[in-house]
Amino acid sequence: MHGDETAPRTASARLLAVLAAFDPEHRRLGLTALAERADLPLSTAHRLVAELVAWGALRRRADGDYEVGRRMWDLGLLAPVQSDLRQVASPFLQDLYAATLATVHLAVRDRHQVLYVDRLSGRTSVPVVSQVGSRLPLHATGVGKVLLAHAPDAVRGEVLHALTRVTPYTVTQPGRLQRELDRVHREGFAQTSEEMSLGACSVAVPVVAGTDVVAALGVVVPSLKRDRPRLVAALQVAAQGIGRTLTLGLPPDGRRG
Amino acid sequence: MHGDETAPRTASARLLAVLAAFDPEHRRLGLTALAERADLPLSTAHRLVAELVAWGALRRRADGDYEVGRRMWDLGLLAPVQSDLRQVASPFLQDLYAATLATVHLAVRDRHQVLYVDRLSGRTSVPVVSQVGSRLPLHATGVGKVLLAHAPDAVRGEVLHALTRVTPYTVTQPGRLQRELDRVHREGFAQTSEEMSLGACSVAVPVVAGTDVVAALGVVVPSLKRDRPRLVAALQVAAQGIGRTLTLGLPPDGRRG
DNA sequence: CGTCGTCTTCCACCTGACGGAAGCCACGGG
DNA sequence: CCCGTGGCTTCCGTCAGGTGGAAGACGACG
Repeated sequence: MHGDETAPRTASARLLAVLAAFDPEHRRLGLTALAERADLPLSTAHRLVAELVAWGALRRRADGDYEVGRRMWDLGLLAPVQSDLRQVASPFLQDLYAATLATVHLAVRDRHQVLYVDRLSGRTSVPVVSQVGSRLPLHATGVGKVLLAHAPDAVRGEVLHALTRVTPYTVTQPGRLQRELDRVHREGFAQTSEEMSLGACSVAVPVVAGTDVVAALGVVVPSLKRDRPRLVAALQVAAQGIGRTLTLGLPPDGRRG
Repeated sequence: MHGDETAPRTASARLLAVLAAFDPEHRRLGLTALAERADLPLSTAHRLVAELVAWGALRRRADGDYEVGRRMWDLGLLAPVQSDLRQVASPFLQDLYAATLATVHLAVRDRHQVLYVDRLSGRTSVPVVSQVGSRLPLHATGVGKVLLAHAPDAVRGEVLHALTRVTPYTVTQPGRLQRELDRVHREGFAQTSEEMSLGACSVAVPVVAGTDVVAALGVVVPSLKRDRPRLVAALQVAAQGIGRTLTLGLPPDGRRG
């Protein structure tokens, strides 16, 4: 805590620091930038990077920069980030897209954020910020509100006390949001109107497997004017299909007594 | 090759060996199995795994097994495995799916195999083996044939001399396949009939950006009987859309003189 | 209560990682 | 043309920290 924080880092930690230097804002890095971000001497970074490249975790571009390699992609796909969920849901998302032609989202809660697990969008859909793998605040998106409504009290409490404003329409008053969440429970769906990005509205419903809300399913449209009932209906059909498939297909797993 | 292969492995190599122990057939591993697969003493594996877990690369399940963690997923998504391509293509794939209701594939060539980069399939589609991230032989799939037809001569030569049989209908005679590939060039599309899996036929077209074939786009259907012309037409529309978008949108990149 | 299989912890040895420094290369300005 | 600059690569002596055998804990089974 005093002055220089010498780095008693282990070899593995250094290697991981190199990997950690890559993030959505830094998909390509030169050796120097990489070393800087990983807080390593150039020569060390150089050697580590060489090993990672040899292994396939990183790739060297023609221009000399490094980027995450294909092997990481392979490994990433193994991560059970709801891989059952994704696999089961995929066909239902397709159908939902075909029925609505809206941007379709499948998301789960990751701590205090929404994590987008899958997304479909056609050429005619509203442009949206979300990307697969991206995280957004729980209180400003449709799927987020659904997940928040069904989150443990502790999480909900913490989130309610830190409502950031994203657009002029973002709900930032805890009381008002709480009432909205109650409504989500009563009516079975959540909606937003330009609370995350202007010109985009959304509706979302929970995906229930057994008795747990395991995900949220939502669509984004330019306006909710007249379509809401139809969208909600389509969403609920899809969500039920996913939930049912999950419940039937996957007993030997998350179960804990 | 003689007796014991002592492992002069570096620390990083050991860490990577642990990661490499995970593959699609081994998504969950106990410590012992993991150590075995990574060829490491238990205690070493134990320590490395602990570091990886701390970092988020692995996750410990309730039952004690390890699996790839969410952080790897995040990292994997950064891999530019055709991320431009995937992003650009996604809406076109949606439309193609909506138009055909068939399983839709987007694939690139990875050395001597097809690598599936994206896939859509509805509930009504034929079941297929491919998964996003999986690799299949070039000569037994529609997208594979397209990519093979446009591969460098060296690659094509090597592949033609090692045609494995997958089903009774797989083309395994180099001459015959070569003629098929010529036809792909002439007619602009490739097809298969139960050459990869019984009950599944496919049509595929190249995705051309500038003058290069950067990917292949294909659909899988139960039978080609009457639909082929329609499917080919739909595929070509989508492929052209993708190609055009890629060509327009991404000059400051792959360009090499 | 012993046995077996699996996981966890410990620690003395010694390997192989570390990183400063020097070399290399391409570029650009004087 | 020559030198300065910035970014990358290579080298090698030192010694931090990784290694792995062994012993201990845990839990399941009979």
